[in-house]
Amino acid sequence: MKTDRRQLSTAEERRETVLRTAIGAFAARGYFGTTTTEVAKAAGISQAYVYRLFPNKEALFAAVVAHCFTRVRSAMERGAAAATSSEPQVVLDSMGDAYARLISDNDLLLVQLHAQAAAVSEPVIQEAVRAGYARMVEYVRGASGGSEEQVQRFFATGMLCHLIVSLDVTSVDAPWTRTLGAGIAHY
Amino acid sequence: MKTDRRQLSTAEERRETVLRTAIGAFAARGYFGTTTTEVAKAAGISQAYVYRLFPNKEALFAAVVAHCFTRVRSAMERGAAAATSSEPQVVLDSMGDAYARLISDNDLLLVQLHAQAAAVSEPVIQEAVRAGYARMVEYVRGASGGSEEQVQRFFATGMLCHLIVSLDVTSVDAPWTRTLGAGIAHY
DNA sequence: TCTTCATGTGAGTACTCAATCACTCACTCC
DNA sequence: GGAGTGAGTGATTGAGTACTCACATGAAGA
Repeated sequence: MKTDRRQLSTAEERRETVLRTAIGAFAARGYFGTTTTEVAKAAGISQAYVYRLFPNKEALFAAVVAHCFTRVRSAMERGAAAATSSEPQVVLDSMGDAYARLISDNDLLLVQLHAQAAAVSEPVIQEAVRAGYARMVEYVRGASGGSEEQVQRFFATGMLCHLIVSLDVTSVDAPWTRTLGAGIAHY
Repeated sequence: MKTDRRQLSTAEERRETVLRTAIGAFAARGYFGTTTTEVAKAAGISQAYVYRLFPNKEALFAAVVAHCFTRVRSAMERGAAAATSSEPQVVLDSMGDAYARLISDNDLLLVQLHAQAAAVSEPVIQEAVRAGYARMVEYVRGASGGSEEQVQRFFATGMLCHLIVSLDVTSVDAPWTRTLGAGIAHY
C-alpha cells in the first residue's frame, strides 16, 4: 500500500456504503416505489455497479432491512446497559428511549415499515423481517426479564410509532393525535 | 326501460364495484406495486375505463383506502352494539373482536398497512389515512368511553395485528411468535 | 515494466407502466 | 326510426424499469 488513501474501495466496503445510504433512498417510497438508480445515486456509484454488489433488487432490499435490524438491536443494547435498575419495566423504558433517539431522523423506522409492507408479497423480504423480529423479541425478553405481556406491549408501542411517524401526526394538533401520541417520546 | 336487466351499469355503480374489488388487488403489493391493469382485471373492466372513473391512480387508491376505513368503522359500530356491558374495556374488547372477524380474510387489514406505507410519500394518500384514523379514534373514544390510555392501547394492538398478518406469524410456531400473538383473536 | 485481477461504468435491451384518445356500442327519449 | 348521451374499449404513447455486457481504469506483485 503506497498511498494512505486508495481511490477504489474494496467491494465489501462498497457494499457497506450502499447498505448505509440505501436506507435514505428506500425510506420514502419503499421497496416497489424506489428505483435502483436512486439507490445508486445515494451511494455515489453507477446503477450498473449495484448489480455487481447485489444479485438483484430483492436481495439488496433484504440486506438493507437486515442492516436496519442490527442497528436497532445495538441501540436497544445500549439502552439496556443504561438502565438505572434491573426492574423489567425500567429496562424496557430505557430500551424504548434508546430506540426513540435512534429513529429521531425517521429513516430507519420508515424502512422497517416499508419492509413489513413488502414482506406481504416478497418471500425473501418476509424472511428477513421475520428473522429480524425473532432476534429482537428474544433479545428484549432476555435483556429485560419482562413478562410476555410486557414484551408484547413493548412491540405494540413500537408499531404505534410507525403509525405516528408515517402520518406525521406530531405536526397535527388535535384530540386524536394527542391520544395516539400520548407518552411517546420523540427527539 | 324495456328489459328488467340492463347490460350497462351506471358509472356510480361501477365505481363502487371498483372500490370493492380493488381491495383484493392492492392487498398484496400495495400502492406502488399494484398496476391499474390488475385493478381493472379484478373489477372486470378495461384498464382505460379505470381512468374514466377515477382521475388518476393516486385518487383511486385514496378512495379505496377511505372505503376500507368506512367498512372497518361500521364493523366497530356493530361490535360496540354487541357489547354485553357499557364498561369501557368490555366495549373495546367487543369492538376488537368485531374487527378481528372483519379482517379474517386479511385484505382489508393489508390495504390499511400499505396505505400507511404509501402515506409517507404521497400527500393525497396521507390525508385519506389521517382522516380515516381521526374519525376512528374519535368514534372509539366516544363509543367506549375509555381513557386516553385505553384508547391508545386499543390502536397499538391494532398495529400489532398488522405486523402479525404481514409476517404471517401464525404459521410459525416459536417463542417469539407466541409472545407477539398472545391473546390476539383470529378467525 | 508488464501482467493480472478486481473495481467501476456507458450504453444499451427488453419490457412494463400510467395515462390518453379515437372510437364503438347500448340505452333513452321523442 | 333516428338523434343524442353516456358506458365502455383497443390501440397507442412516452417515460421509465430492472437487469446485462462489453469495455475501461486503478492497484499491486513479479
